[in-house]
Amino acid sequence: MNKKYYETIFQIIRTGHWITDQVSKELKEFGITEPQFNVLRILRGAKGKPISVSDVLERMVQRNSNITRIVDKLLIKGFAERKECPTNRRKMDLTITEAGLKKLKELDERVEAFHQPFIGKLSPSELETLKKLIIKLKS
Amino acid sequence: MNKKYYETIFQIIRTGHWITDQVSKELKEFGITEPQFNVLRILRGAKGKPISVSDVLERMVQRNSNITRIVDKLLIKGFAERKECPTNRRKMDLTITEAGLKKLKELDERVEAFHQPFIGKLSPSELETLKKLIIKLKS
DNA sequence: AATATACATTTGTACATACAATAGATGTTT
DNA sequence: AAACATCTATTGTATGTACAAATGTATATT
Repeated sequence: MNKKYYETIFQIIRTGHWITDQVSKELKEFGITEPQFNVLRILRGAKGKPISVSDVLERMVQRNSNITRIVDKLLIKGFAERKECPTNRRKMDLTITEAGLKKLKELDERVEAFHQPFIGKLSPSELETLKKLIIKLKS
Repeated sequence: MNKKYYETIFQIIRTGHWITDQVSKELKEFGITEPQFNVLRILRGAKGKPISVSDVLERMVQRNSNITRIVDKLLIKGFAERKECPTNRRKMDLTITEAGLKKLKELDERVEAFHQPFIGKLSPSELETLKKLIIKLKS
């Protein structure tokens, strides 16, 4: 009973974790953890505009991360900048640096290379169906 | 380009992590972590027969776990037993205890209750399609 | 203005995780 | 049988994570 549901859920969980695990391994070579990679991409996504710690948090896949410490690591590597927000001194203005953008480009290439073998496995309409079904499942 | 692929992958990742995060929170109330829960279920799955650390590892969703330390925690709680394997002293015979089985039943109920609202969201044929598409994607 | 409440981030700390190094047992080769 | 390689599990250690408490700032209430 409900066997089919659990089998399907199991596939989703296993696939999701497997992908992030594999990507983590690719990133490790660059001395970057997956949360650091995600924060970098979020900073880039802000397109030059500084964003706050809580903004980053909102956009994170894993919401429980400690952004301060992740950003600490990015600062050390020179990939991000952190300044007090001038209009609200409680907040921090976080931005990605040129070095961060450059590194991110490298990382993206590596991640893309990882995905390459899978991209052709499903047709566009199959991908669409898959996406829609997952969204429906969560709705 | 390949936007649809990445959107779909993103849904899989996010959903997979979201489910395990939610389940972790449910388990936390019982003082059990998700890896511990998984190991317990694997031990139960052995149906009374003792299995080794490497057997457990093979069946884990997250393969990088340190089984020794997870089992340590289960021993402390009295949910598992660990003996030297008599036929191969390199190996350990791991089993679930009565207390472990009882606790696991409670945990299962809680996890089921979490899934309940989602079970009806997709029809059996939709679930089947979803499962098949994910498997095909990884193939 | 003083006090309280809410907000944004950081820090302390206990715990978990990753991975390499180690230890001990078994299997294989000569 | 001795030497070497392989298998299995544990441990050391550095790093990451979770979550509560603390810090500092802004806003609301009296």
